[in-house]
Parts: sequence; C-alpha cells; structure tokens
Amino acid sequence: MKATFRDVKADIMAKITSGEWAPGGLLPNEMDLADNYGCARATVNRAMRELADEGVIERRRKAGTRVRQAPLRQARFAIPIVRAEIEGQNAIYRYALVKRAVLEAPHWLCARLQLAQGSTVLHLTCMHYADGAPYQFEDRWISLSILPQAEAADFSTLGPNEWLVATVPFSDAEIAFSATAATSDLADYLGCSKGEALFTVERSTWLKGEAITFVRQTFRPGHRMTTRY
Amino acid sequence: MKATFRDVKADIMAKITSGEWAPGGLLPNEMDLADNYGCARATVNRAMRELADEGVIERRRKAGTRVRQAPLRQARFAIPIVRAEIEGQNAIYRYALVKRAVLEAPHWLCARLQLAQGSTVLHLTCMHYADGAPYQFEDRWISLSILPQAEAADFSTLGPNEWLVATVPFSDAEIAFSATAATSDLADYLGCSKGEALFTVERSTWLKGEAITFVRQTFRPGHRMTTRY
DNA sequence: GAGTGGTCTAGACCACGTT
DNA sequence: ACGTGGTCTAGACCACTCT
Repeated sequence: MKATFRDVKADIMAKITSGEWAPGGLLPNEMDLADNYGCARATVNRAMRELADEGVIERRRKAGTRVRQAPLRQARFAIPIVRAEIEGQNAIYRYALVKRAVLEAPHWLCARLQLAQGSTVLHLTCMHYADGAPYQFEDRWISLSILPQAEAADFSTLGPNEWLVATVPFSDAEIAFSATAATSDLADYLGCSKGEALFTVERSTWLKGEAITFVRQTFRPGHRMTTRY
Repeated sequence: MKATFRDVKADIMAKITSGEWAPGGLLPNEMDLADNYGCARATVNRAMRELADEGVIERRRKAGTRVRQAPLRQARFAIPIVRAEIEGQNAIYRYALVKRAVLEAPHWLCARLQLAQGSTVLHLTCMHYADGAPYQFEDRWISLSILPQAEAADFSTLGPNEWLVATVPFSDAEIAFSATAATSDLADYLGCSKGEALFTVERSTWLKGEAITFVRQTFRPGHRMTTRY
C-alpha cells in the first residue's frame, strides 16, 4: 500500500474539493502526511510542490501549507506556428509575402520594444491562407541591429514566423490578445467588411534583454483561440 | 562546487541557446550529466524534467533526451476574478445585476455543456464597472440540477463569478477567446457604438464531468489581455 | 535484452520566516 | 530559536521502448 506522488496529489486534491480542507485552511506538514500515506517525505513534497505550481495551495516556510483562498485559475496556451495551426486542421497552408521594407524604426515601435531611437528594422507584411481562404494577416517588425542576417533572408517562401523560430529558438516574450475593427486594408486582405471585429494577437520578443521582434497577427472574422485547464 | 538543479537547468538551457546542442540533437544521459556536473542523478533529473515541462526538450525512455525541433511555445494566463482585476488597477469596482431568470436550458447551451435537454438553468446578466465606467458585460448560465443552491443565492450584490469560485472552487474548464461585434444591447450596456469590436471570453465549466456553468464575458472596447512567457 | 528515464527512499543539511 | 518547506544525496527498483 505504498502511495506514489500521484496518489498523494489526488488524495490531497480530493480532500480539498470535498471541503475537508477548506480554503485558507492549514494542511498537515510534510512529515505527518508522509507518515499517514506511508511514503517518504520527498514523495509528499513533490505532490505538494506540483499543487502549489498549479495554484491550488500556497506554501510558506515555517508558516506551513494552506489551501488558497481564491484558487489561482490559470490556463496554458500553446502558441503555434501558423503553418502548424492550419495543417493541424487538415487544411492546405499557403503563405504570401505582401511587402518588405528596411527602414528606421518608428517611435511607437521603439517605445514598445525599448529599442534605441534610429535603429534600423525590417518590416514585413504577410498573408497566411487555409485552403485558399484568408486566415491571418501578419505585420512583422524585426530589429536588424540584433538580427542583421534577417536582411539577407528570403521571406518570399518561408514566413518570418518560422524563420525566427529556427534562428532564435528561445526568447522572452510579452503577448497580448485583443479585438480590433478591420481597417479597409485589413478588410481587403482578409476578405471581410471594413469595421468587422477581428481577433488580434500582439507579441513582443526579447533575447537577453535585447529587442528582437514585434508582430501583430490579425485573424479572419470568427476566429477563436481555445484551451482547457 | 556542487551544482543545484537550477544551475544544471541554466547550463543546459545555455548550451541549447548557444547552439552547442542543436534542435533535434541528443543530450547526454542523466548519469553522465550528473558526473559532469558533480551532482546526484536526481538533481539532473529534476532540471531536465522541468525543461521538458516547459517544452524545451523531449524525453523518451531508452531513446534519450533531445532538444525539441520546434520548441513548444506556451503561455500561462491567470484567469482573474473581475473584481480583483479591476481593483488591481487601483480602480473602484462596482457590480450590478441586470437580469435574473430561471428557465429551461436552450438547445445551444445543452449542446455546449453536454447538458440533458429540459434541464433547468439560472440565467443571469450582469455588469461590472471600473471607476464608474462600463468594464465588462457578463452573460452567465448556471445549471440548477447540479447547483440547486444557486437559485436561492443573492446575486444582487455578489457577482456569480465570485459566488461560483467560493462554492465550486475547483473544476475543469474550456476557455475560448475571440472578437465579436457589439450588438445594440451590448453597445448600450458598454457605452460604445453598435458594431464595435469587443474582446470576448467564453468559458464552460464542469465538475467531475457534470456541467456547472457557461459564461460569456464581453469587455469594453480596447480591452487587452496580456501575459509574459 | 539492454539502456534510458521515472520514481521512491531514508537521511541530511540548509534557507527562510514566524515567533 | 525553532519549525517549516527546499533541496541534495546515494542508492535502488521499475516501466518503457528501441533494437
């Protein structure tokens, strides 16, 4: 009758959902729980650490472990490459480069990315299609001071999204979701009416504190981003 | 000079970002790494397990550990209570119950929640204000077969959001983000123009497989949901 | 069959924060 | 000062899966 850390986790969770351990309530310490479950303290520790990560309980040295008053509800989102997202829906993916320009970073971009005024950036606008229908409009800005090789890259067949993931696989990012009304340009590209409500994702990316890229992705009308938790 | 699991994690991460261990590449096994770092295998194991959780590496018994080809980019979102969200911005929160009705669940709701046809539900519509200005419109449906006590609850001062979190603290949920155009009703409640683009969150919640509630939260124009990862 | 990661143990020491 | 969680160790056995 040896308990695994999953058993312990499930049992603690059950005692919380059943109300036996109420929000704000103090749980037994790790040693006592280990005795009760007949397992090592490390096993209880792992179970409780994961529950704390998930926002179910709160742990403080000396003060002990408590059930969170307002359980942290949190969701995890996969941030997919557009190609993978479309192909995952069994649709045919097509990519097109709309515009490419090298220019001095506009002020709003410098502010967003904490980029030095006067930096040179690569500005790309692209379209992504699913089964021939407009799927996403991508407005991409890449810092050429950090990624000078982007200027030589061929974005006519490979999207900047994929190029960046291959070139700078790991980075810090800030992501924002919102709803925006279609401008007439966007309406043309996405084949919708001007003013329609469009789901928008904006992402700023840094590598070791240096700004890499900013992107605004605007989806066709009706797009939904979904997850479970 | 013994390495902690954080040291090991950071060093592995550095070797990956520097390109020493390329995407798809095989990493040394846990025993060898433990020897190199001069620590126990369990320490290496924890470091690598966390990196695997974060989507940086992929581990398979016997096949070993590899750097992910396409690193899983994932973001975590806190799903806040509206009150906390508003008060966190140092704004004054105000809540108002707009409508309350007990009725038979409409078909679309039964489909969404896998709810039995003919179930009785409580339908609430509410407004949330920040510093007196419309912030969010809440369209809430609660299953009375699972939560009969909701019928007696007083939602005139406490929002269903908070009541539910207190009553059913833990549950499974599906969440979807999208953009919708303001109907004339919504425009009136949120003080915006009809047709404006509004950020919308829909959430369906189950407890042990039983449908509890469905909610559609529509935010005032310009609302952004932000996170880092 | 054999090599890898997955997990558990019993013990130890440490860091932190409450008291 | 003291009790709690945080982490590490050295060893062990197991589960999976590749060959």
